[in-house]
Amino acid sequence: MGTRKEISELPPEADLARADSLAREIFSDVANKWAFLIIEFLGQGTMRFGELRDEIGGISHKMLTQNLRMLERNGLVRRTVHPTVPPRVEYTLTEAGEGLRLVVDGMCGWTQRYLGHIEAARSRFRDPVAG
Amino acid sequence: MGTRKEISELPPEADLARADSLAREIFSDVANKWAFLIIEFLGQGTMRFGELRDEIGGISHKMLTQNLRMLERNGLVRRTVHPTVPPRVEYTLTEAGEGLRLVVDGMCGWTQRYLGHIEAARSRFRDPVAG
DNA sequence: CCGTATCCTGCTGGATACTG
DNA sequence: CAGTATCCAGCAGGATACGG
Repeated sequence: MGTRKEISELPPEADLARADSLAREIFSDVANKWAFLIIEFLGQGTMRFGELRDEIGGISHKMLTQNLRMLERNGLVRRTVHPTVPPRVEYTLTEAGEGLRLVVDGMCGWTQRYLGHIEAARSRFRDPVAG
Repeated sequence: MGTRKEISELPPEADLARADSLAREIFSDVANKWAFLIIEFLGQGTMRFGELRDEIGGISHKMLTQNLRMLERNGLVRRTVHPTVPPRVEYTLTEAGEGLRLVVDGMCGWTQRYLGHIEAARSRFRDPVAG
């Protein structure tokens, strides 16, 4: 075997290679902007439906419900209903959800770090001469 | 620069709070499954259009083109055209792209680690009694 | 081989209204 | 307050064709 790395472990994308694999399916489910925003804001702590809606901003009732159900189905978010009037429903990250939160935090950091690069690239793309 | 105080005490999602902020816009652009898959597979090294298409699998010509343009526009991917016949077009991650790759690698690792949790959660969701 | 354009279908996702 | 359902405009995204 080669001299490239000491350990010939599988590359990180190994399980994404087959489009019909479970890993690929989960990846495709979760890697969308609403899911990421929900995970990120829920990272602040347990929140009610309306609170979360307000925190995120710009998300419709329908999209929030739909994505929360998807995240619940995949065990990233736990839903707790308090049988009061009016009802109080709280959402919390599970352990898996907290794990994903670290990834999303990483993406937030990345956005911060490369904001300048990206803006520059955008103007270069609009006007290839000036760059 | 001098002794600037660390601003890292702000929560990671601070810049995502306003739905119309630049950070939020970039975040929303890039956090989608095709972009992530492209970044991840391009992490293996420079690739031609067709190669990348084959590696990813299950992506249409149109989606690949469209997302590659978006990533190029944001400076995550560099496009090199070799003026031969037939043409040879190669795509490479930029520094910013490599930075994002680390995040996506993190997500691949997360998927691996919680695959079992997620499968369990799914069956629990289908049949709340049995678990 | 790669890019762009066009067509067309089905799904996304917003707005609204009603229920408990 | 939260969930679900309905309606429907608009875009996503696949298939195809042609040009460089």
